[in-house]
Amino acid sequence: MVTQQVRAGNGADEADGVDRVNEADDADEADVTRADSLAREIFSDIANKWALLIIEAVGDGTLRFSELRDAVEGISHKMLTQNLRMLERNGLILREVHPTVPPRVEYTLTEPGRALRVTIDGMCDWTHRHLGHIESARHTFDA
Amino acid sequence: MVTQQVRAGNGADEADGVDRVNEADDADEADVTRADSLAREIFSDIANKWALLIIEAVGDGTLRFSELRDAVEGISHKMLTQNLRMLERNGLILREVHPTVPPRVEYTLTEPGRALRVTIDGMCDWTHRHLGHIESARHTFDA
DNA sequence: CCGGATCCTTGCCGATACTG
DNA sequence: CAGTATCGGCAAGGATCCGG
Repeated sequence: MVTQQVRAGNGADEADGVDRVNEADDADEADVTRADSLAREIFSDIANKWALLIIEAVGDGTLRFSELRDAVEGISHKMLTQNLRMLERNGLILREVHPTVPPRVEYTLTEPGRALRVTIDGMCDWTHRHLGHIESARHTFDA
Repeated sequence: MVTQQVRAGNGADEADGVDRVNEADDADEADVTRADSLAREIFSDIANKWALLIIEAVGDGTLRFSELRDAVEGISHKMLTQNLRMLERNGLILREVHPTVPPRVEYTLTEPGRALRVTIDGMCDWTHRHLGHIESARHTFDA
């Protein structure tokens, strides 16, 4: 999972990693922890409201900046560009600039982006399926 | 979806005499928009890094507060309690207090919580499957 | 052990103005 | 139309103390 290396019971171990085990293990562990921290980083990027809503908004289509702005609704100009850059950087979204005037910029999900979208759809479905349960849970909790 | 009501084109349509939208429709529309805003609210609650990581951490088990604190790793005391309250309020997590001394508080996923966990697992899988792609995408982007 | 409350720092995010 | 830059308010979030 995205959870960090547990690095089981090295009670007195040290962060400096100077204690020689063997090089192969060290390299493997280094790879593992690096992959984990990367995964965590990506997860932190993506697991935020705006990013998920943007991905959902793009869907199978190809939308312009202003169309996305309307589609997401509630997002500010700044947050939209910010998240679009982030998603582009992570290769989830494709940005196409048409050098016309006025400029026309279109966004489309890449294959990984579409794959992620499927799971996000799952979250949305879940939300709707449990609206009732959640509402009543809230009601009983607020007492 | 969680996207807002589109409320398609109520322009200057309906030239017919009486705009007898009937009462039932009004009520329905009100319900729909209410449900949407509720869905959006829930989505905003849940679509955040800490909440998702906590749900993943609890998994099928029953963990104490301090165990969760260790499991999530990086989360602060405050964020943990805050998110646990939120998840409890939304009925995703069950909080059991054992009136011993020292106190023992255990957290378990409810059925809706476990259902959501499945989709979160999907996100985690996705992350790992695309680590390589993302890393290279980042590399080419940073240029 | 758990969690509420407080203080204080950080950075998120919105608003605005300016370039291509 | 799309994007960057800057500033300022305010809420998120960390550290700490205390109380049950």
